[in-house]
Amino acid sequence: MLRLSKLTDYGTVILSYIARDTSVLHAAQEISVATGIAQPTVSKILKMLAKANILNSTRGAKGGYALARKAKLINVASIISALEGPIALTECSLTHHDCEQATGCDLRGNWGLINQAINTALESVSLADMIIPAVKMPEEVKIPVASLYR
Amino acid sequence: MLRLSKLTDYGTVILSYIARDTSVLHAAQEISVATGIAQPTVSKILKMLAKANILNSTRGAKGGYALARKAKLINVASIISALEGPIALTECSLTHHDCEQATGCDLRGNWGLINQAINTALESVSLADMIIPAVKMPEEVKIPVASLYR
DNA sequence: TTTAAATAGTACTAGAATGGTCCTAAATAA
DNA sequence: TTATTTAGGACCATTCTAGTACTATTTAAA
Repeated sequence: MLRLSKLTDYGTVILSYIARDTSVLHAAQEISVATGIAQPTVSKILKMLAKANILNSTRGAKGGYALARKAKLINVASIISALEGPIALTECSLTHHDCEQATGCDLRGNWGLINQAINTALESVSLADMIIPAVKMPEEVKIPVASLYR
Repeated sequence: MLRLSKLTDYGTVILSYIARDTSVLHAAQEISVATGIAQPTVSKILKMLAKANILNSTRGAKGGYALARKAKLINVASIISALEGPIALTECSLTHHDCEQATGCDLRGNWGLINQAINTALESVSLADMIIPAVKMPEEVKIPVASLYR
């Protein structure tokens, strides 16, 4: 189904919540209440995002999380790879070694190009774009991949 | 990880094998030998592709499978959705009903657009494109996150 | 007519991945 | 010192995936 995990989905919800008020730190507890996502799950996601330097964390009482940089500089690709690892469609485009089938491996390069196109698409959408109530997307997102082959 | 299932990966290998010689029917057994994919698995994938009208099947002795149309008219998006269902990144972009979080649902529209962009990308690559031996990277394509190929 | 070669369809199982929870340690404000 | 809050794992239940097996049906050819 080419799907994102639920965690990533939650991640964008959480990030967009944080992005809405950048003047204060947001604690996991608070975010849980605001978003309706269970607290342990919220914590888990926040930790992952902090580890990926998308969020900055502050420990201790009155601690919490804040965006590590402006929402405009956080792109969807980085959010996805923070929460589910590298963005790649096929196993093989991750690990090039031991592709037993010659037939198959001709294709790998082309999967690679498709991966890149998708990656580029995801990189060109920022958290700031996500917050904007659903409207038009930046033009660059629509990439005619076939042109890559000519 | 935004990954495709192995079946889809196999699927492209199988389809590309079939596409290389369209003058004869190809039986599951033969394809299994040629590709090194276990025969029951090959059968399973062939059935799915036939059901999705990507392949035509012929029963009985000397039967087998053939492309339902020219390789150029079979796009990657249709292969993926044949083997793993509709292409959609988030659960919610498939089934819009009951999104409890208002916060979240602002985002849905934007995910939808991203989905569309990716879908467009996948639709613009045909099986014929996949067969072309991996072209070198065009200049315009910026190498994405290094982690992609770690 | 019989037999062998194929696909169709479905059911099943083992293993992996995912989602979610919980616990202990460390940091910090009051 | 205490309460609050993140850090980092460990853990489990459930779902999903990959792969296999079995039976029925179709068809070419002997």
